[in-house]
Amino acid sequence: MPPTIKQVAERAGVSTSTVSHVLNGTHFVSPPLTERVLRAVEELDYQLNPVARSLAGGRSSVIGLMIPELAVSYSGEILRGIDEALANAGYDLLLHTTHNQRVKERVFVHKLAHGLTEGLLLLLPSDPNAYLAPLYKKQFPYVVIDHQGFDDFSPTVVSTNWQGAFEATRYLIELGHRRIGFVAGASHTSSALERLQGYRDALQRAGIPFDHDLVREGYFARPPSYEAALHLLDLPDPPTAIFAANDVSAFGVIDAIHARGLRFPHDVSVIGFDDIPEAAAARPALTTVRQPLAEMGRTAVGMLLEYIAEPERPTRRITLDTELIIRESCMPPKRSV
Amino acid sequence: MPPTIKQVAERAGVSTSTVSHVLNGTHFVSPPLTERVLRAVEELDYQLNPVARSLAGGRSSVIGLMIPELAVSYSGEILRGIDEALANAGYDLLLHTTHNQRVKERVFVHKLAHGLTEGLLLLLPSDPNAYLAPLYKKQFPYVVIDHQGFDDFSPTVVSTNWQGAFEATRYLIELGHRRIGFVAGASHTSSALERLQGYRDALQRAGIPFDHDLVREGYFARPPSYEAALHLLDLPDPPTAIFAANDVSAFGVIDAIHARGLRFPHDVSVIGFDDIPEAAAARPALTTVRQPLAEMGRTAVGMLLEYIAEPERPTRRITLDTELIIRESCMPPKRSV
DNA sequence: AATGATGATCGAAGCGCTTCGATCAAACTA
DNA sequence: TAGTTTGATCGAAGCGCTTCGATCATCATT
Repeated sequence: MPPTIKQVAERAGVSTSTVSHVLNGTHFVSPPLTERVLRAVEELDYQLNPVARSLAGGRSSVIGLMIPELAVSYSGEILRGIDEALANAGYDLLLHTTHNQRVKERVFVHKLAHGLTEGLLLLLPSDPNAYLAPLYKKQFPYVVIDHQGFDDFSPTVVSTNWQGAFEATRYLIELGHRRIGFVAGASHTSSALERLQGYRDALQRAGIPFDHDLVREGYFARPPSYEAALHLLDLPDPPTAIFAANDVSAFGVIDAIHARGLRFPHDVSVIGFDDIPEAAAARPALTTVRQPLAEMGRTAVGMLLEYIAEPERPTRRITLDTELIIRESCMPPKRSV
Repeated sequence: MPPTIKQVAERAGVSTSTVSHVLNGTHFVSPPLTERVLRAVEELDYQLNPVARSLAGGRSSVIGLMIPELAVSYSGEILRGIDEALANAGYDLLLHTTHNQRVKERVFVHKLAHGLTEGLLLLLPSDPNAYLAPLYKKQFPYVVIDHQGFDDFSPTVVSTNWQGAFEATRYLIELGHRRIGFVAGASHTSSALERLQGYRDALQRAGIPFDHDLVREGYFARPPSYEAALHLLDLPDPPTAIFAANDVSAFGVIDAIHARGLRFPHDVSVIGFDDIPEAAAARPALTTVRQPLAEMGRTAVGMLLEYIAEPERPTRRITLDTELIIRESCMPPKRSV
């Protein structure tokens, strides 16, 4: 059995409260006693029990992260940023994957908000209205990553989705494309909506009429995006370029291009969104809009730590810039219009 | 404030111990009382506090995972398998990344083994002797993933590294290669050693003398593997194929091939190990030895759960099969010998 | 009918810690 | 010198739960 605070106290000849105070810096303790306590801690190789600590109302040094799915590079990159920042701050990470099941969100938040964790990070929550307001009211620290627009009190970190989509589309237009398909994301997320809007606005700005037939939902996933792209490619007047709402979708689109016996990128250009590691690894490498994923994770941790230190701090919302990364998957259309 | 067991007890008109018993099934409680307790739980939307539960000696429903680094797909894949299996079993995951710093391992294990977690999963521990024996002695449940050979009591799950390397090398030989380079992994891991041995044994079996110059360490990472491959390629009698100890190294090797102005895979074939997602996404797609990474994670969780249920259970060591995945990165040598 | 056995329920202790109020000695004031 | 303030240290309560032993009906036994 590991040593307890009581044993440390005995060995140092002081009370447990004194030990607690020196360990937490909660109260001034005279140098000689401090010294004795520290020595006892050293000798016993004592470590505070985080569970007891947390029950008694102290810091647990763990923060909770709720994530929809681990299987995607997108989450992985954000997770990396979070992990890095948390490690620097001496926190551990309690990870909960909802596997895209809404029900699990409530349970998780409920369970952790008054238990082990000092704060919560919510990545792409799909049903936030169900539980965020109470958290906020209790001043329980939390930060939402990559979702916005469902309330106006939650601290969030997001990226410039509209801007990124606008620039991607404009780039395609500048290459000479006029028929540009769009494989949209899951429409219950604000990022999907914003990207669609960026696409439409860029079209409009260039005087290209919006064609409803050129937009299909791909739900941010490869198989449905493959299907969506097939549909687009089979149109009487098919697109010469396709903008996919994220990189994973872009790969589905590329699959479809190959499946139709077309040459990529010569016959159809493709542009993605996110810049996950696979985008750079693919050949031809994928042109895409980079979201600073790891940076978003780091930023969210920074904010969360601020809220933990000072729960009544006013809500902040941080927006990070996206960036067009030009690689090899886009060319001018073969037969320029 | 969320409801406590006491409030549930009051509302149901029973003692807290009765509530605890019905919630945990630790003791028979008559149907009418059970019914009342359950209704009170329902009405209050009560959830057991995992912290208090764990302090008092009950289940915390969290297991700890120690992982060297999150930045690599290899870890990500294993993590996926773990996460999936854990979710099915109703456990949460406390993640701790050591960022390859040995010191952190001891601290983490020390901290978690007698606190919050019911069991530990250790991925690629680098300094296990320092803390595993005490854990074992205390019958604290843990499972080591992808490392072996440092003791003979720890439960482990590994894959057939030797076999995979042997087959990869044999495949290259069958294609006609005789000069086969090897970019080795970090030599303090048993998997690196086993793969090297598989390579040597396949060579020997084919009657090809082992050439020390054809082996360079790449430490499982891209930049050093790039350097290693450069060195190999600059040899007076350079290899016509290079076997990299993992996929990340293989990408470093490919970088080097391009850097030397050679055509890939026409001039130099490359084969990797692991089959991370990027291997399939790359073009030409990477031929590699698949380790069932997610499956290893799942298996480890399964074992851990068994140990949690029955700590005195004898040590098991599970070995999962690797598999050669032939894709596009290997061809017969240009000038067959 | 009285005693013993059986078994559901309860009360209380305790898990390891934090924290509030009490204590007691030293230092200061008049 | 007596009275007051100051501040370091301690004791004890309590966080929400589990679990052990005690209790008190109920039922079987003779």
